[in-house]
Amino acid sequence: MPVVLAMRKTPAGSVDQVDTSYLETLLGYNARRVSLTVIELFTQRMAAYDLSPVDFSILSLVVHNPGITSRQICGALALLPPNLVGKISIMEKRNLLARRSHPDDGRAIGLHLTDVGERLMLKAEKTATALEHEATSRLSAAEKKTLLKLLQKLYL
Amino acid sequence: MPVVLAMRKTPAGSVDQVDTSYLETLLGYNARRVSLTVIELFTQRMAAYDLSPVDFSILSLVVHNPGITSRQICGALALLPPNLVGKISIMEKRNLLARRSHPDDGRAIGLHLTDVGERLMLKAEKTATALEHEATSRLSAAEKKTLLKLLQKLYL
DNA sequence: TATTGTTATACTCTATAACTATA
DNA sequence: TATAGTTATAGAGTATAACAATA
Repeated sequence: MPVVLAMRKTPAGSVDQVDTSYLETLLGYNARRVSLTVIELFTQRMAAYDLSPVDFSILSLVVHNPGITSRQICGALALLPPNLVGKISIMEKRNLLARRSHPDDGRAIGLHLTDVGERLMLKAEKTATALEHEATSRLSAAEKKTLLKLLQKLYL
Repeated sequence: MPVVLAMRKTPAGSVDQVDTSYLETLLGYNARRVSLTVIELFTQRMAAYDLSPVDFSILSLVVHNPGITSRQICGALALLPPNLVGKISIMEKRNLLARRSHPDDGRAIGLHLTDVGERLMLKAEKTATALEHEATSRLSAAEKKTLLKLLQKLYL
């Protein structure tokens, strides 16, 4: 079988089909491509709640960690404190979350969801779970489990 | 075993250990975390050649696809044309790559590496391969192969 | 002296509209 | 009419320095 013909470049020095086989051996390239693909879908679906993927992550951390501080959110999501302030202010103005004084650290502020925020996140997390199934529809349940396990081995 | 105690939150409404277990079930979160981790390392190492990870990807595409056009690079790397122009100009000024008229499309410009660019990328791709082993040192060869295969199923 | 939250600000990345020259 | 490359520019994301209040 003339594999060379299938791979062949068109005329003199022009490229027919782009060969990305080298980049595909690099983890960073693959992780970035998947990240872009999934986050684009995530962005589309979360637009219904007027939440960016990062907004969703922040609120989700507050759901599962009532009283969490800005600093802790920054640590968990690899954000910088100055870049979190505005996002929290906006979500406070939207009445999605509330700041309460921290029980045993006067410098810190504990974050909590309002009832409105709770109801929004109940729906948003359902949407995220549905989207998750969609984005991984090409994988079996076992493959998805393996994928998450391997990814977590790399950063956790 | 009192698992509840290990999971327990400190005092009234404050958070001891942040619980990220829900986010860890989401592919987008995991892919982004790995992407950030690997790209940070990539950025550090490629600084020796004064190349960003994207610069490296662009030059690598030219290495393996001499005569490739801007448009084709944009498609392969999910970049927008206006954001590629400046990068190519800079690399042309650094004498890493050259623009030549496209053999059969007067609108297009074929990109080629200069000798300087060839020599740089020979070293840079070696660095990338080494870095790759480092970043995936927690995985066996079989696990890495599986990981890349699963990631590619999601975007290719 | 160190840390939390904050402001101000700069820098980079990403996105959109519009132009030109070729097809 | 459509496409390749380009310009200008706007917007989002990411970065550092410095300050007040508290530890």
